[in-house]
Amino acid sequence: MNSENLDLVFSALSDATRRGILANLAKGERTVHEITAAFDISQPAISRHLRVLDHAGLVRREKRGRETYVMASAETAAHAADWLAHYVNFWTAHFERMDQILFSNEE
Amino acid sequence: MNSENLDLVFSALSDATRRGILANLAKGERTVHEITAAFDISQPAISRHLRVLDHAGLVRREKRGRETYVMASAETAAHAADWLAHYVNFWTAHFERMDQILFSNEE
DNA sequence: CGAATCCATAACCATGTTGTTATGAATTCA
DNA sequence: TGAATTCATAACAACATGGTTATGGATTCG
Repeated sequence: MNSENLDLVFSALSDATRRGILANLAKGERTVHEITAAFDISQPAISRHLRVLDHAGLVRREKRGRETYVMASAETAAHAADWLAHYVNFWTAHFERMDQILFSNEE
Repeated sequence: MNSENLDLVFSALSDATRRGILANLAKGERTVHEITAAFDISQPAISRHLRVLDHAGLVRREKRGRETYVMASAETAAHAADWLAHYVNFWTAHFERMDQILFSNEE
């Protein structure tokens, strides 16, 4: 996952409505109509949130008839989670080393 | 970690410069001056990026004399990583269930 | 076919973000 | 003390974001 993708993914995740949409998709695919009904904003606003999530690779959209089904796409989120976990591990390891250095009894 | 915190954390992570700063801090604390030298933008721009990271809880700043030392704060990032991992697991588990349903031989 | 439904896009407005330069407070150095 | 260094903040410009309403294409229903 390159830097531009991380921009898109984290930016997409930085909005509570979009995280709410992703939470809605945890139980399975939903139509745009169903998603719109679950929030207090207009359908065009939902459509744009979905475009942002789609562009970030966090959801896929499939048009079937006049309905568009939206489903979570776990892989991209997994990459972002890996990126974050990598740094968390790095920092934690560093602090543990610092703890060893600062508080070691074996000096 | 509440929704507002997640807004701040993911928003902070959505900028390549800020992720670069965090990468710089993986090896230990840095002064604002050192961080500024590592990027091609002005010192005030760096200061504001640091404020965003600080506000999100991703770094801490300590003033010592006339220098401000910046260090990564792993805990907040860990919470965000957990949040993400939770959904990744949820989606993946769902898809695995779907796979079982769709491709099971035990019907 | 005509009406209704589903959804995307355009146009617009208010607000937020990210860069810049200018400036000044606090600290250190000579 | 005077000069230099470090850093934060203010003010501004350019652009991005997120909401709205209006609209129209595609599909389905009667």
